[in-house]
Amino acid sequence: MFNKRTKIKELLASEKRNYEVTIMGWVRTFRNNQFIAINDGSTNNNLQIVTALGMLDDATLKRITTGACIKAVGDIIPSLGKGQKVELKATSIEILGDSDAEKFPLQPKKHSLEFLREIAHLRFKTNTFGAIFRVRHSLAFAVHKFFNDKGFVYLHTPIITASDAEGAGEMFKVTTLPLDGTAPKNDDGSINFKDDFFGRSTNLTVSGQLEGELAAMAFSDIYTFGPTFRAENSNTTRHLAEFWMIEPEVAFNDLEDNMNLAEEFIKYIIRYAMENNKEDLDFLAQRLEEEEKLKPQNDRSEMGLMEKLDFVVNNDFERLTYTEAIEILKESNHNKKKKFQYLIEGWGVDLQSEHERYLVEKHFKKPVILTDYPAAIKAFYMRQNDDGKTVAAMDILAPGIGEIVGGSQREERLDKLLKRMEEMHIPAEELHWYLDTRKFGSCPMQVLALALSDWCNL
RNA sequence: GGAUGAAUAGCUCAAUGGUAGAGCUGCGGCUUGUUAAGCCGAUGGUUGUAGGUUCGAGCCCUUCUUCAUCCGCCA
Repeated sequence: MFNKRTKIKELLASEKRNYEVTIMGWVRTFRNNQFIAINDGSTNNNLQIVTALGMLDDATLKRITTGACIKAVGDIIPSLGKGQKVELKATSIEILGDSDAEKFPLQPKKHSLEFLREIAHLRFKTNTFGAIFRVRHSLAFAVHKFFNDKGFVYLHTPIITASDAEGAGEMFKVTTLPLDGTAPKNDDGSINFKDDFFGRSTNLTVSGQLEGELAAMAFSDIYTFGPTFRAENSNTTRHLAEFWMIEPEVAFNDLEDNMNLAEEFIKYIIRYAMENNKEDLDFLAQRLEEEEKLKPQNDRSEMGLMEKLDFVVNNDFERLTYTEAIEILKESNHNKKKKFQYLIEGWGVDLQSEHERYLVEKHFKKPVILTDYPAAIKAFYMRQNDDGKTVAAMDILAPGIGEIVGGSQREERLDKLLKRMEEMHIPAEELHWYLDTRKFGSCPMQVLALALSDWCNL
């Protein structure tokens, strides 16, 4: 019987009228003992079910409460009211699952995100989380579609890994050894992992990019898209212990190709969500706008959600070097009037979010790609430039956030790579498998890394 | 990890050191083409925790906990 169900999304999108459907979903509100707003998660919009007065007995009527799961059968007709095009004139209503109104925490009104976090197990039932996760789904699907259409191979890199030399952050330990102090120890008192599940110390991955490179050296074009874990005690909206990261690796590309791919990719997935989740995005934009209004004037964001998305999709990204950016920042009135919390003194310092946002929002008024960063502030595997002090790295800067994508051309020359690793005190023996790729058919290549969760913050 | 701020009814918030209130939800009733329905009514509290100052503490001081914002780390 369940397979006869019609999804509310299909029903609302259709021009068809005067036909019988079966609807199943959860009650959002019950107005006037007569009008049920029901949602089944297929869309942010509710369907209005109309019950004739006297059609339901008092006992059933009382069970139609916010949160209750119901089945409704009836005819789709043009709505007699003003708020919706169609409504379901019910011929029967069945309660599938009761929801005690005195105990159900969700009320037919707006809740704060703080409160929703406390009832995290129920928050998918809200408009806000419904919209967020439908958008997130679209972005994830668009990622796969984008790369598949370009002939990339989707690679699953290990989640549990013994590789720990990437320096990307603190790691979560994975072990089956007892934690009560009885784990086997070496002579020096350290834990002996020979008896552990994998026979050695293992962690959750902080990045699959080095493994991704191995595959790119065979398939040419690959991407990873999977969970990543960082055990850092970070306390910002941009840092999670668990997030999904997208890392394309492309052989035979240089930094220029890298930038082109990244710009095309970003615009593609945003455009995809804008086309497929307009109602969800409109709802989120409206909710964000309401919250902005509560903030003091100075703290308000200059752009709304849709403006930010248009800003990224409709502008050619400005490309310049780190060195040029430092000059612009140093000479800016913002810097001279000491409005930056961290003033730009000279070449070599890492940029703060405030500097990145100044370049994007104030100076260029378009997304910005910075290239050729000082080697000292970037990772060992990035390709060293001929000037001897910069590397072929690039960061894409977005409005309101700052860095949203980081990428680089890889150092394909074994001697230079080894020298760099030595300077940064990275033991070559732990990365023998990585170094092998530079020995057997090395080639120019590039990589990007970006986190899906960041996009959900936009 | 650092700085700042916050914690009062189920939710969102008020309350000069002097009797803890409102709106909404939920509950009872009325109404019935409503749009977070409307009208009436009764409920609802050890003011995050543990101490201290005071005749008297939601308010002042100290401890702890949790959360938020910014910074750091990073994606």
